[in-house]
Amino acid sequence: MTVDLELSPKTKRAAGERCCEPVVYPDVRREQAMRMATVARALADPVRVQLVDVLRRHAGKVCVCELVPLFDLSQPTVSHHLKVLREAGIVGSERQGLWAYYFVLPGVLGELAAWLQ
Amino acid sequence: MTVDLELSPKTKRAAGERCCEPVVYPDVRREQAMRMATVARALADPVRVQLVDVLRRHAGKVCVCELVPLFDLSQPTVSHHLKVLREAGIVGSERQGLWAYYFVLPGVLGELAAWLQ
DNA sequence: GCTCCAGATCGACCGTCATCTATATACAAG
DNA sequence: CTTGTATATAGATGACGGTCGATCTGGAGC
Repeated sequence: MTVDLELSPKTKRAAGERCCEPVVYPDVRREQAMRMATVARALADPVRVQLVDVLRRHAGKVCVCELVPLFDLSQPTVSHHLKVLREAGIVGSERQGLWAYYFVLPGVLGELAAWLQ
Repeated sequence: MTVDLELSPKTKRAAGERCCEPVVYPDVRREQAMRMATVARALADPVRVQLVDVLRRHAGKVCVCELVPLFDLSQPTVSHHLKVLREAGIVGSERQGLWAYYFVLPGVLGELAAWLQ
């Protein structure tokens, strides 16, 4: 008996068929993709994820002097990670005298979350 | 007149006070932070964000031969990006003859989205 | 003025990553 | 079995990123 098999790829191609529906990709998406990738890159390190986690859980401004001892890292390294998060727009900072306080700016993370859904 | 000013940092420290409430950080969060960072690292490149975007918008399996011409990149480079997404558990793949089809596995992205909220 | 301290920045080191070309693999067609 | 085609892998290379020690900055207290 003859079965209604799918055409083999080469036969498809020979017949001008395609392996799947053509995918259109508007250039408008590129800049959004770059924004999402920038935010994701800022979250691409466990230390920064934990920093964001602490800042969000604390729901207020947290002093750097409290953040540094949470990790087995030097103070410059923690400062570097905070800078990466700040430059990505994920957190903001504020100085009061000698202390510096960091806090989460929910806008950017919200945009990434919205894209993920 | 005497104003009720905040104590200066040094005075606080001398008095045994702290610059902010101490932050407790349970170690349980570390492994979750590493998972989130791993997923974020997989999304830390605009090409991979666009790949996920296309696969999700298409809502089905998409052939690699359709994905490659969307970018100004060599076929091995696109294949590399797809491998990164696959190893992060973000997408799955399936071969049919010469063609390979990729599709989004929503679980991992959902976990990241849930953490972001 | 000088000293001390919290935090940021600098410069260097080293591992990881994105990209390419070249090659391998696996399958289909003749 | 040989040829062609769609992906995957390997190896090389240049760029980027995390980390540190050393240093700079600027505010506080004397």
